[in-house]
Amino acid sequence: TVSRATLHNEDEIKRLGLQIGDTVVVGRAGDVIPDVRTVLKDLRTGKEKPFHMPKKCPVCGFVVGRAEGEVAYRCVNKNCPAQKREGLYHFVSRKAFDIDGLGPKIIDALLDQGLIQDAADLFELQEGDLVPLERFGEKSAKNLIDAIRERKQITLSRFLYALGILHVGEENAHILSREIARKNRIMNHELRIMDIEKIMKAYSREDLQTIPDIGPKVAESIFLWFHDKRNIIFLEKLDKVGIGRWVLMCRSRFQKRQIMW
DNA sequence: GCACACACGGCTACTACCGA
DNA sequence: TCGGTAGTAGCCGTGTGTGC
Repeated sequence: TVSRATLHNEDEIKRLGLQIGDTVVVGRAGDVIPDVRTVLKDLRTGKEKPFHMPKKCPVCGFVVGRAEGEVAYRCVNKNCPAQKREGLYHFVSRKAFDIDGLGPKIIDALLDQGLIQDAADLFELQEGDLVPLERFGEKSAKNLIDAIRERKQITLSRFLYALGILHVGEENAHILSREIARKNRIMNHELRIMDIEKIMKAYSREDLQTIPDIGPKVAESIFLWFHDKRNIIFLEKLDKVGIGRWVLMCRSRFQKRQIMW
């Protein structure tokens, strides 16, 4: 049973001629993905209203904008609480830090209770901080703290993916991690987050585009991320709580070594 | 022990990006 | 310009832990 179908694409809404209050035909695209197929204009009552994309972010009130050539509208406020929240969901997600037992609801509770401000704060939580939360017993608290501690050391590509850089998903994160490893040729030397910052800051937009599979859009996105002061402060905070510390190793003919990306 | 809440995993389509 | 592919998003069934 499909209970809801969402449509975020303004162009698609215009193409369908969809208005608020319309009756629509919903299909199943594939197995479960709900798909708005057509609008039943014959069933209109006259009470329908045209849809307009909000001009302001419903959470922080800042202007929302649409980049040229893109479908998505984004809030321009880099400190938007909703973006921060979504960034945290992404940070702990499966392909990123993969923190077992930490989902959106618990993140919401931690943020709402002021127990965390950003992802780095997660690593300083104690069991006692969690027990007062609703539906959080001692076992849950212990499991979650253990899960967070276990994930202090993750692969470099997972770490880069977790940062939530626009257009940098699992694959591009892997490409970047290989590039960082290539730049940092000193084997068995501990690589810290701040080393990564230095390496990435040294790249110009053009340099980034020379990396295979990295085009202008992705390069621009990576460049801007590593030149944003807020992101650098976040990296410093992650470094302080002990995230990272990668040792780049290679597989040589004589020694069987593990590759840490 | 049961009902409930939440997280996870798997699936698929659409959109955007990249390289040839 | 086009084909291949990565990134993103939402749904549902299932498993786990909590509170009563």
